[in-house]
Amino acid sequence: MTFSDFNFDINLFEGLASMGFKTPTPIQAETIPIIQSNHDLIACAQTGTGKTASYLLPVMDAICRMEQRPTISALVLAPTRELAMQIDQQVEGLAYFAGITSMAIYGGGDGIGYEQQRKALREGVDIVIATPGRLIAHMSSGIVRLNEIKFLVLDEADRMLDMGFKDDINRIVREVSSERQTMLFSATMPPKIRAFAKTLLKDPKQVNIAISQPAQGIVQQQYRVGDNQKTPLLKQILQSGDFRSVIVFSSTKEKVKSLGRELSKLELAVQPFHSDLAQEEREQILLRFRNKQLPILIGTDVLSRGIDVVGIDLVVNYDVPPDPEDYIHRIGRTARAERTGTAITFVNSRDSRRFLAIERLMERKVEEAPLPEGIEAAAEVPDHHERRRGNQPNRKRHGGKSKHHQAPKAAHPEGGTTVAATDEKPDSQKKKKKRPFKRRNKGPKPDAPQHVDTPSSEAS
DNA sequence: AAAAAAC
Repeated sequence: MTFSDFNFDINLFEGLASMGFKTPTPIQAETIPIIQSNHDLIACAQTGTGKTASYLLPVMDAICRMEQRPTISALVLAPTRELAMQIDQQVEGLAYFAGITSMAIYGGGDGIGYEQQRKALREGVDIVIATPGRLIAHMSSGIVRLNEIKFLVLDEADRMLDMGFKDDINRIVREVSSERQTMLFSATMPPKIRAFAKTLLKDPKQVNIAISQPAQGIVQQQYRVGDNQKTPLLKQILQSGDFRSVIVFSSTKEKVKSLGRELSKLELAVQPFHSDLAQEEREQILLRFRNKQLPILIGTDVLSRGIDVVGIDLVVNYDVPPDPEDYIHRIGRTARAERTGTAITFVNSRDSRRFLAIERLMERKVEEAPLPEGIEAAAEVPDHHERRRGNQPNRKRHGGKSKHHQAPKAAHPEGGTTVAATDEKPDSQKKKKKRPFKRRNKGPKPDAPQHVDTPSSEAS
């Protein structure tokens, strides 16, 4: 099957070619004909499967064929600013020859952005991609006309409900003509989403692509660690030089920040990423990360969904995500576009149960990797030896443990990779009690995580 | 146990 089977407008084919799209992905093959035949659609699919293009292409094709275009033809709602931005960029790429206009509408800008958005909404733009809050802000100012919209897309609908956007979405949808065609995409399909979908869609067709199964090309590993072993282990992995594009996830902003400070003391070009950063900074960081100018991001779950960066070889879960589904999303940042990748999770004794829930969701066990030598040694030094001579937090001899590894390859400080110089509280490194480390070692294999390099079979 | 999103 090729894209020409869909009889798209000729200009769209040029966009496809320029974007390097050749063969429809499974979800595209299934979804595009449904949308072309004017049905509502409810689709269970993750990003990276070609989900975005699966709705953009038929929508753009329909827009190309309109004799007269309304002020706004299509509205896409997305949960995060980065995702909205990314969808907009995809429209721009595909629409380059088709003369379709688009605008990402999201908050956090500097005021100029707001005015540009306002102007576009007032004068008309074919496809609007918005986060709900900012769109409502524009609606309140009375300049937005959503009533002529023909296509409404809810992307990452499960996430939007999680984030409490339900009322906002309803408020927006009320303004959109009921003549519209509606498409809802969700990575998961719990009853709550299904019920919500029922209120928005008319007799939808359903498409299911891989509910909770991570991509084939991901090698998953877990390390059983104590809290005090996490950072040394992470350092060793990052300094091994085996990975050139990495995301480290942590569950809170504070931990992301302190980890960023900690790691930037080494010669690692790391950059924290979370919602406390200025939007402009978020955009610059992501751009540099995409361009492989920045090798390591340390982020919250704002990065866990939707963000599609090709070539990430490693995802580290510094802690187990609170929501099992976030795990699937996090590790899905790697092994995209038929590449392979590694996903490593640090599991401490408190996280064991949560990790079991993740394994249950995936219906598979995750291989347990033995801790490398330097880390084991660290665990076996009982802390009271050091502790009783004065209570110095004792932070000066970090990072000297990695003699088994080579100099960091992924550590070119490209330009300023400084950690945001905010006034943070002192490190909250002191844990009340240190649990004895529980290891269930199966055999000595004192090595850094193996990086699997076998290319997956080329599908065509 | 968290994060995200408007001004």
